[in-house]
Amino acid sequence: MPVITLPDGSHREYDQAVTVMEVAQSIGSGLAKATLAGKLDGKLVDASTLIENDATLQIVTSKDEAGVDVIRHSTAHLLAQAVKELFPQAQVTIGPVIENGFYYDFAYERPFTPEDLAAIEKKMQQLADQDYPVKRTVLPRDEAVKFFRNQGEEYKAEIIESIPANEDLSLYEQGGFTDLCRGPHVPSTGKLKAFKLMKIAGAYWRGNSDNEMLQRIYGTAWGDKKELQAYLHRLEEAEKRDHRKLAKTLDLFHSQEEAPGMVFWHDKGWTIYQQVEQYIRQKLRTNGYGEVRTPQVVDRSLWEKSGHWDKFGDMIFTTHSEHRDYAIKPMNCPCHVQIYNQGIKSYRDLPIRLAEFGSCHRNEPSGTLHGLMRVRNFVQDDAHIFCAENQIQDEVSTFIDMLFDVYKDFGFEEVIIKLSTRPENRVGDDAVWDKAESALELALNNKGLKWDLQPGEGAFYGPKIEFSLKDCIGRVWQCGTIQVDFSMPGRLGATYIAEDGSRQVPVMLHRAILGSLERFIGILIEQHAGTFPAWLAPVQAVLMTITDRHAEYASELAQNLEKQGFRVKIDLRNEKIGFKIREHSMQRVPYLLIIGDKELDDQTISVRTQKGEDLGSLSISAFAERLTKEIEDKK
RNA sequence: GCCGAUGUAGCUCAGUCGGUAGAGCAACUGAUUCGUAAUCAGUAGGUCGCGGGUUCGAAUCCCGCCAUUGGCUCCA
Repeated sequence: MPVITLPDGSHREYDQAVTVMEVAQSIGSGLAKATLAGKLDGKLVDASTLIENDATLQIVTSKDEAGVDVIRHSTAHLLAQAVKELFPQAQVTIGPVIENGFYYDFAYERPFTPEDLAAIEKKMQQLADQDYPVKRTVLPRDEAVKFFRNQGEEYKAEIIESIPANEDLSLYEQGGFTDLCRGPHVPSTGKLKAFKLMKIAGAYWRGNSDNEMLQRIYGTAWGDKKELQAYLHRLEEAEKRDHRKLAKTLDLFHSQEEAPGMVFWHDKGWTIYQQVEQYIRQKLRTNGYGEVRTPQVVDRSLWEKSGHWDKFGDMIFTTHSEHRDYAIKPMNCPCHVQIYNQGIKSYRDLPIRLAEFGSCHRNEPSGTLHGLMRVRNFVQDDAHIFCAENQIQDEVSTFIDMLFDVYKDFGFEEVIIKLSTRPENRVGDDAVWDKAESALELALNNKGLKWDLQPGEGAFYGPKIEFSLKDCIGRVWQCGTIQVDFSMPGRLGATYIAEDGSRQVPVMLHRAILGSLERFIGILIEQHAGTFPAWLAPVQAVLMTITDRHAEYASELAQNLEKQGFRVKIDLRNEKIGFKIREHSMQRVPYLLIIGDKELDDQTISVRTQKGEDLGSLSISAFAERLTKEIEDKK
């Protein structure tokens, strides 16, 4: 006689064991129709699950996030079923839910084509229309292995074999197609109404590049068609913000075949770059950093000593001269140790913070290049802090404050934080790693920050915290980082004299806030959709005349504003004012200053904002005041 | 690096069955001197990513390479 407690606190008593679906039916037929699964004592289960004891139950529909996930998971199965019907030789592997959708990996003799994709989607639609019931069965592990092996599904069998032998496994069957799955799934395929296959891609079996490549199909699925349409629309809108597209229309930068992965910055793009660089330079100066500059071409022996040659040799650009091999520097840190090593250092000198906007080259694999986000030549707001072990905690903590301060100025609220701990291939004692990892963890926790652990993802010389931002279509890019390094200072002979007169090796903290300036600016472009706030805008105001006789006055005003340090342009062309406004609006200039007879008479300017707001007539000094404040506020 | 897609005028793109290249915007020239998101008319612009091959003939078909791009792997 189970008593079921519903989310509103009400109780329902049943004479005998009931399924989730039967509970839904007893509440109402509309709810029953919408039922996808249930949350039984907090655990997500199938609608067919039998409830024998008292429990709390929430009926899960497409209105719940969990319900949409069930839909996505079931749609992945529907995809697998469709592929098996159209391509019986294909083998199924895994098909998880991801953000906004799902994917499924298949092993097949040839890659799927876009035409295949359309056919598969059509087949999925047919299978959904058939409204096949989805039935769950349970098998012991070894029988499940046998079951899939008999069907020729070697990959599935391999997955199951890695599960402990004593465990039972659940299988789901729909219209003659059976897949291994933890579930839960929708009650029948007719519940899958709004899905679309998005793209095909290669993906390594079990995520290992030594393994064969599988065919991955990505799809999206939603509770109803409206939500699907809304999602597709969001995607379209997001793609308009793509920094590579905006770079063309706004004339910011370009790249070309002769220099893959390198950026040709145009005047307007470089102006933004310089604003960012000068801003962060000022921040570094006021936070106890000294700025340095080190060579770009350095003998390979330094990189051998630092350990980079061994680990990253194939990604280092090289050059040679007079029988010596040189590396085009891939990073600044070994050079900073050389500066540290000049002269003898006392514990009283620590911490020493050295910053550099050094141009670094890394020969990244061609397949990884991506606009400004992943390039072969970049500049970081890089700095290295040489300190004693007992100073790590403070330095990390201060750094995190500074980082959030900077991100706030740039308008970033959503920061993804990850702590990466010791990898398999590493240098240094475990005791030292323990200390370093807990120092980072403590710094994060003391600030009450939310973070994820990435076990084994640390650098070979120490653990690190990564701070990531998202691009316009939700891809995550690492920007800031702080890494503890117990290895390099020792390898490169850095020491200091401690209080007791002994020679000690300092700890080195590698840190960056923006990370690669190229990447950061890429994200900035997308964040603002190309419409930069005045402090970053390449051109802050354009003065435009109604007709020829206003040219002289406009030129005077332009000079006036330029002298005050504003970035202004002047448009004296013989064009209609509407034409000029349209052009400069599309170039996202924050302020359009219109000058005609009225303004000439009153010695004013008419001010129009990028958004189209009319601020009326202002004196030039009133406008300058307004712009100055806006720049200061970074709004 | 691996799997797929793409590469045509400055930009966005069309180009059927292999028959010798097209639009809109931009540019240029002329007219227009105009008040808040496109004035009108005309002109010019291309080794169809690069290199081979098939063919009487290739933007189009085949092969190789380069770059871009969506993923995967990698990311000091």
